Amino acid sequence: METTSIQDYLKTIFDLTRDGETASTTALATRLGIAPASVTGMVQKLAAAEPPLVHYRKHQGVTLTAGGEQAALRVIRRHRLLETYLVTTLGYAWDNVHEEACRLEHVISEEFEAKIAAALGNPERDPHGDPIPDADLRLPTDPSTPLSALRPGQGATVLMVRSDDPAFLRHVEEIGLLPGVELHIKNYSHFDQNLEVEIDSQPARVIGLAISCRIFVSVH
Amino acid sequence: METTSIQDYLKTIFDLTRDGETASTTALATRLGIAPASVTGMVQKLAAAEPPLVHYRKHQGVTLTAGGEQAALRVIRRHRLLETYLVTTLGYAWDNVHEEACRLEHVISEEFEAKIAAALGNPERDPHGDPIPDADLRLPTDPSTPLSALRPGQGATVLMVRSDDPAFLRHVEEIGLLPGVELHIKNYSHFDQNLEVEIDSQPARVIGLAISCRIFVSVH
DNA sequence: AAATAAATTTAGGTGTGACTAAATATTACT
DNA sequence: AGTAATATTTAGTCACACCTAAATTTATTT
Repeated sequence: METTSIQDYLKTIFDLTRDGETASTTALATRLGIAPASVTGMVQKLAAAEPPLVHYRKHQGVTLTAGGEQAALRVIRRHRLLETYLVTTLGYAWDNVHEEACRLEHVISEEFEAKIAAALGNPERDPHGDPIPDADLRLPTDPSTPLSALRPGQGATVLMVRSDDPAFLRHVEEIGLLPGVELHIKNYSHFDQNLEVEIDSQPARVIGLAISCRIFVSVH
Repeated sequence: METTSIQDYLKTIFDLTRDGETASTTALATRLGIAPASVTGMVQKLAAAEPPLVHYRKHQGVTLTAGGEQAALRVIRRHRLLETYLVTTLGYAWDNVHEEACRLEHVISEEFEAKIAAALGNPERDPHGDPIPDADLRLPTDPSTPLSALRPGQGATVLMVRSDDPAFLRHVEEIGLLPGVELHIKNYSHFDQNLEVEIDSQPARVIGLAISCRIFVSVH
């Protein structure tokens, strides 16, 4: 049975292995807010499941099997559709939808998923700009660059903001770095890795690495 | 902590004690699809909770405390708002919403509850005609009569259909006994307890007790 | 290369909410 | 009233998903 807990593991493993690396026990434990020993136990269970949901060798971290990835993508699709629905249709604030979506994603039916997808016109991105897997769980690979990689003279469009923290999201909103917004890099200090960024033709602002590494853009 | 399981017990006890009786272990076990021994265990836990959620004396069944009733009404409000939302806004069929609402009712936030209530204009009844507790959890007491209690010559308006079974609900819909519909009793056979009912000025139909005891009406 | 530090796993334990089987209390029947 | 039937409870187990503490493996220093 694919429990809420299992779905949370799969979703997190998907996220941690996006870069091609394996997901370590500690990284999973931190992200899930669970003791490392508990993660080992669950990971062994996922690897022993029939069909197996993860590849696992002791001390080597885990990756998703094809089946595990499908299951993860299903949950991710639901999560992102829910976030979109909450903002677009129910009038939630964008900084506030993550928690609600995290609870709903485990209980909605296939019908519910289809109904909200249709109501939204099969959106391709959620309010934070994350791509939404389509009904066949295909996830568009988009060539996005972290804002932190840009240098003076470059222009770009904000694609997504990678954070679930309401306070962080509110701050980003206040700065105006929302998906779709145009920006230009005015200056860069390689000592403190601050960027001076002109956002939406407003006066330039200084953006620290803690923010710029969580904003993904498409370079012009 | 008020778990999903506890909320299901409270909701069911509320339902079984609506007539002023106590809820028996067996009745709860049947309704919840759980072994009677398991019900005893849970009921003792609910009675020992601080504050207690049920009144319980061995072999005497249970009733809700004031606290238990509040908790039950909160879940019932969410359930009925959800059913209404699924039908009205997402286009679900009315026979199909119970199961989905049963899963969602345990995970939605206060904000979600408020948002859908507002979107629906604070409805007073769900698609089956059940009254929805208001935001302060007050449940209007409506003087409804089972259709089975009517006799020839009486006219009435359908108030609600008490069933969660999709097949039953589809049948009731086909007959046309939906909330709001007008009916007149043409005949009664007290051997088989069948009623001949003219529904919405259509040719009269024979309705058995299995159906008529689940339809509640307001008599003219 | 050995010693230390960090990450991971094993071992053993907990609470929740179910289960079955057996014991006991209540109710119904003759 | 006494017995049989039914309802309820007790006793003992189980799976799940977590925990802590201790042992082990891997990685990093010196």
